[in-house]
Amino acid sequence: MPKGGVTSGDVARLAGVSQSAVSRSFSDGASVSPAMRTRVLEAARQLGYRPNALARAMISGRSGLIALMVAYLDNHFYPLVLELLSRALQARGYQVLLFMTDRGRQDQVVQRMLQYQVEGIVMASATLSSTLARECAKTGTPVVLFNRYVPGLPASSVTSDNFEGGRAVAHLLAGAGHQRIAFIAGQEDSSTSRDREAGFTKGLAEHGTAVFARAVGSYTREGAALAIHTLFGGTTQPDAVFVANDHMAFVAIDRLRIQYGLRIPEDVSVVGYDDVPEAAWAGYSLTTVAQPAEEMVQATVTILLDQVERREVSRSAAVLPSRLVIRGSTRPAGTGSASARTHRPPSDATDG
Amino acid sequence: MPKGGVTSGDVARLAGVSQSAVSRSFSDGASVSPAMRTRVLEAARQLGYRPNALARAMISGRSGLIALMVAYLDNHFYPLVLELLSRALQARGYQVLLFMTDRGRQDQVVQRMLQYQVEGIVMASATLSSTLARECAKTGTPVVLFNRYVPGLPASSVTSDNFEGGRAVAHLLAGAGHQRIAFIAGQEDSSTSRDREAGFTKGLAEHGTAVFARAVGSYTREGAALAIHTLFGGTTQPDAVFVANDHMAFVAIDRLRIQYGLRIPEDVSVVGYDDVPEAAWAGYSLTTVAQPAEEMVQATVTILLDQVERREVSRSAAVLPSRLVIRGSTRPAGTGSASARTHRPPSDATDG
DNA sequence: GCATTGGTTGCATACGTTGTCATGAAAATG
DNA sequence: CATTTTCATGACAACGTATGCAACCAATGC
Repeated sequence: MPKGGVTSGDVARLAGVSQSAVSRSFSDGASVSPAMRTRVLEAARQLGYRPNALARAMISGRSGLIALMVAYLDNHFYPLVLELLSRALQARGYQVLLFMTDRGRQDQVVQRMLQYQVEGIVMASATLSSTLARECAKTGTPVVLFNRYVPGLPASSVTSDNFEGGRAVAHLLAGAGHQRIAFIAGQEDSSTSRDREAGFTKGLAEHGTAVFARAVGSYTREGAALAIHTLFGGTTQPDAVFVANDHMAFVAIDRLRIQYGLRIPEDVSVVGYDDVPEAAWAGYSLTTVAQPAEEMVQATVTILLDQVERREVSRSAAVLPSRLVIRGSTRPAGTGSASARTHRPPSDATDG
Repeated sequence: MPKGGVTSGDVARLAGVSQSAVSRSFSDGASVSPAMRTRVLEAARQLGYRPNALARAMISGRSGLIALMVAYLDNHFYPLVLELLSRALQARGYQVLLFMTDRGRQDQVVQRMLQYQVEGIVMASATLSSTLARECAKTGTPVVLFNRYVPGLPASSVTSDNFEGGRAVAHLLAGAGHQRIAFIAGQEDSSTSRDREAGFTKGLAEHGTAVFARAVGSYTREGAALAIHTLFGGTTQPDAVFVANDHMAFVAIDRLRIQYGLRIPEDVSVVGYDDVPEAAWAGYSLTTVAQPAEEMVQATVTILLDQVERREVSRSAAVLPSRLVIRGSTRPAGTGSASARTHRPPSDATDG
């Protein structure tokens, strides 16, 4: 009973063939006779042989490893993407090497990734120093930035149309007759937050209005709570809030209901971004902009593996259409002012 | 400008030393003079050298890879664990190889894991055929079952005390005077669901009562919705439901409120299990049993790496204490019958 | 029947590193 | 000063696989 270390040589000896033959029997396009292959496979089965992927990677230069760099999984959008991406890559014969990164130690993490000879890198991390991307490019490792865009970088990117999404929200809120429309930003240095805000501002301008108030939530729950306090702690409260992602929007709704006793959407409309699964839950019924996660993942895989398999890094930017999902957290269009509405418990809001 | 393929030999040539010296300069406990090391490191920096982890793994027999097998990430408990586990392993110098598994293709997945010479396996998958664990054990790869226990298997396991957790829920509900207490199970073949139910049944028995009705939700949202329909579609509705995890409990609350017009907790108390972050959200304020995720992860890492580093597989089972977290979805003790309570909008329920 | 072709097989080497061994120098001991 | 010990270093052999190359065999074409 060989204790785990059964090699192609062992199989070859048992089958009475050369080690090359064993190797060939396990590679797909190789020149092996059917007889040889079945004979080898039988011997392999008997010994419990499994090709050593590491040795294969070393000689062939193809590790089959894709590094996935993620900052945090609190925001449910990322687990969703992680699952989809992981399944898609597995289906195409690649393995996912997962790296959780803090804000600080990114360079260390990238060093480790490259040590493992990953063939490609997906960065779903919010921040990324440009030197790192350059270092990856230097080693010939393709990089795809997921849900983030950085102009001058030698890396591809996949995003949804954050600008248009923000603009659509502006039209929805302004069209519903809201007078004091506020915005809660995510991380100021993230392209998602900036683009959403830019589109939002543009959309409001098209309605002849502008953002009434603005605060920064940094994509965290704590930040969102603080932002709500900033916006609603004064004398004139907004009557609508566009929050840069769902993750913060849930906090916003909780705070507005509990701390400020406001009804949603009667007193204030709330809009999020991402359309994470919880947005459809009846307790929140959040109007939001859906990011096409499946399509974004598909695009990521296509772009990345194309570069991997052609062995040349290139730069492309995929921008996929986003879609406004209207639920119960926003006042319907043309409903007049908030105070004219009749009372209705917010938890009864139904999902569209 | 070497295009990525810079080896220890290249560094040696530049530094005018042997290749062995380079290798030694990069391993920790090796016998190298400080002068030699700085000289090598400088040459390495100049060339942008990075040791090839795959080659190192092959010769040393230590890949530094830990396989993490997860079934789905819908239930937010798992992303949380994934993040904690991943960070903990990274901190100890290991990399996480992520595998998403369907119900069917588990054997394929395990084959792939072993091909990559992973040093250890964490299975957070709900189901796992016993032959797989045996196969892993045969190769000398330690396996830790996370949040799941399978008696006859050559694998360690880490769980929380599901039995006691279920029992505590029984005491809470029976103690609050509930008359018709129902249970919604998870996957019938999962140890978590079975243990929680066993403890729950025991706890009710200790109060001289028993489960009023029971349905199976299979840990899915769809299953939970069906289960609620089964339990509440008849003439006599339960006045309390213990749901086998939070993920399903949220669905239960939504359905009870919308579809059956019931108030929580006035008309019916709902208890979940896991204490995922959403349970604390004001929209649900779910009473639940907290699984000690950090401690469970810590135990998993300790047990696994101990086996990895001592190079011998063993079997141990860690059972960590769980903790009842009482929020607003359950009626306080000694409140009398449900109909005696005054009306209060459920969304105003505050978090403790 | 002979030359040519096409397909199989084995041999030897390479991938980039670690670990073992021998060697030589320097330091410690009497 | 002679001898032992310690230490740093280089040469070389692995690890398990893929692959170019040459050799071989059978079959085909003329």
